[in-house]
Amino acid sequence: MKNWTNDDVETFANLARALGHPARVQILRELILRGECIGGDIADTLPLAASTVSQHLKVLRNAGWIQGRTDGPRRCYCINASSIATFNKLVGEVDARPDRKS
Amino acid sequence: MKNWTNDDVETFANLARALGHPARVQILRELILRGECIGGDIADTLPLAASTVSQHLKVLRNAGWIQGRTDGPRRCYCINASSIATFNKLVGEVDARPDRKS
DNA sequence: TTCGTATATCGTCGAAATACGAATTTCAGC
DNA sequence: GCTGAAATTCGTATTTCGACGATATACGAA
Repeated sequence: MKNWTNDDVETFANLARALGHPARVQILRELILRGECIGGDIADTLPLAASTVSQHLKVLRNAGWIQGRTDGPRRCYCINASSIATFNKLVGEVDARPDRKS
Repeated sequence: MKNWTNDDVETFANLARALGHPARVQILRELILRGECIGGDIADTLPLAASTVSQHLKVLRNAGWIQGRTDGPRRCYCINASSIATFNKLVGEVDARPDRKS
């Protein structure tokens, strides 16, 4: 595991916190499954009010997990691939081989 | 990406939420760096009161990230490798290849 | 047993998260 | 311009989090 800067730690914690709610995990999964873009049908897949879903989308957006672009009166979201890459990379560095020496 | 059960989603969100704080990321990193066991020197590496660190350790313990065993008057913590494995596995399934088709 | 160290738990507080409905914004179409 | 659909923001209530100091617990050593 490489040395992490304080920024690395912050970045990782922020990305992780954004995933720390089942609804947001679902949203992210839904976006990955459906592809690059989705309107508020996401809300239909969740037992939550539209305004609540909108807030969860905002959290994911602020954390950098997703991006949204305007598409007429609706909004089209897609995964931000680089966030996933960053996250996977950091997680990979938290690999715990039981036989590692330090 | 495989289908996830609701339990998968919950499990993932719980593990992620436990990582959603810089102090806990640091603790986990410290445990990985130092090896299997560490007393409350962890607290010395953080700018937090001992009781606060203890609470963070509890969160990590409840989430399954770490285990502690009693060692005289102190306590020895170590990473729970299976949690990391689970987390890495789930994260791996959230892989977003930009050229995936659905 | 008594003392000191190491941890954990308790009680409290302000801050942040979560959820909802209502109000507002945005934009296509008439 | 006005209307309706989609989405966000606002206001509010409730819950959970994060931090601390004080207290309690566990245990080795004196």
